Amino acid sequence: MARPREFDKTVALGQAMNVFWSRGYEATSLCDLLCAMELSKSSFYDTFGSKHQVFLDTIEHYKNTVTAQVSCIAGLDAPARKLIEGMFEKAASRMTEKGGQRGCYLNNCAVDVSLRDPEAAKLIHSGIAIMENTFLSLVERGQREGDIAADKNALSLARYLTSSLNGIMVIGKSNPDRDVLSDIGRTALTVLD
Amino acid sequence: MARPREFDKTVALGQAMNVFWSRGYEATSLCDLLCAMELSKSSFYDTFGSKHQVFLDTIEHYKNTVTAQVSCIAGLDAPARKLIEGMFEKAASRMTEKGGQRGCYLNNCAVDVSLRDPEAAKLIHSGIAIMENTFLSLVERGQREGDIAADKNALSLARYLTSSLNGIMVIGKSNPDRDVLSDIGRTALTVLD
DNA sequence: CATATTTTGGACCAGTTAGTCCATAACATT
DNA sequence: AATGTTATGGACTAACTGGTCCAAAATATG
Repeated sequence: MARPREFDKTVALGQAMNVFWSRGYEATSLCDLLCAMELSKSSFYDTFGSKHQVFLDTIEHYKNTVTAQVSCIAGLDAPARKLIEGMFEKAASRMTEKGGQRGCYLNNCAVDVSLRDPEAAKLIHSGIAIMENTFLSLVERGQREGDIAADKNALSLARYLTSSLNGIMVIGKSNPDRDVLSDIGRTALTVLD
Repeated sequence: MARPREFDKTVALGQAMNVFWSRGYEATSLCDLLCAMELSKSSFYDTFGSKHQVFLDTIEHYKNTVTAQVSCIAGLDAPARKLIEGMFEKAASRMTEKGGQRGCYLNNCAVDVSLRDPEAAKLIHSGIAIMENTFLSLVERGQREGDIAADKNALSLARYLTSSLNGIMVIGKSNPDRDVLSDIGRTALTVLD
């Protein structure tokens, strides 16, 4: 019956990502995916090949959407330090919203899968690298703007910020307390002084 | 045949923990567990009840062994700050050892399961609290010893350190590079200055 | 040696897993 | 309206899931 509605592969991938994001790879059944993607089993295998392939595709999809979106922040017209602070504050508050406790997709995938799935691990790593680069350009700008200690190594700070943000989201998983999380964030950012 | 060797429930739990630690909850099959625990299916269900119960038991087991062991560090006769630095350095180096890339069990479980398993989430949270308390007493001692900024809130620092350590281990999952990880650790600890 | 206890292997269960395949049905094009 | 394309539902695998059960075997105790 030739696709009843116009079919958007990207949208379907987004739905698949959401399921993996909430449940993890192993805990997600094919059935869960088909429901979320509003796809028949036949079309699923026809279009995407396999569960594992879809999984890899969702990581790529994440890089193309969420991560890319985050890296846009670096271009915004505001003091870099303020942007960084905003990112940490937003992470803390999102962890306490209804659907937000899922944390960071790359983070989850890294923990869930990277030991057993080198192919995925590679994609995850490259996603995290984008994050790191975003922080790097923000740090360098912040140093030029005078809001971030200029004597500190920018790359070290960028890596540190990436790690810190992940840490906050892990803690938020078992303790989604906004005050605690944003306190951690504020403490973390004193490194920039 | 009445237990061929003396049977140690604690040892078996440790083996189960190792499997869950490496593979995660869903990806671990009953078969994996039976192999690791060197137990027959019948004995397994007789002694432990269910896969899920064993899982909960392993989290408790982790608290009684690893976490408890870590909290012993707080009592060692060395400057508190040095002990903290040692913990971060050790975490970084362990992530790059052969079997060490598993990271922190509580961390993994939190990401893997805490959204779908409130019972586990509670145990995980209490385990992380032990970690936090260890850091708290170390920070307070460090402040008394003059190695940690005394004007900063000790609880905030303790939470921050817990979060940071977790962050490092998440990063290590997809990028087990010792230099990078220990650089992040060193950067993180400048907060204590 | 006999008895009571305990652990075991293996048969068995019902449900689920990811994945294949094809005849049918729905659409788009001519 | 006829044709060609394309997606679909559903039947079908074969393997595996966690879990139950029991008769047999091995031990410990008497």
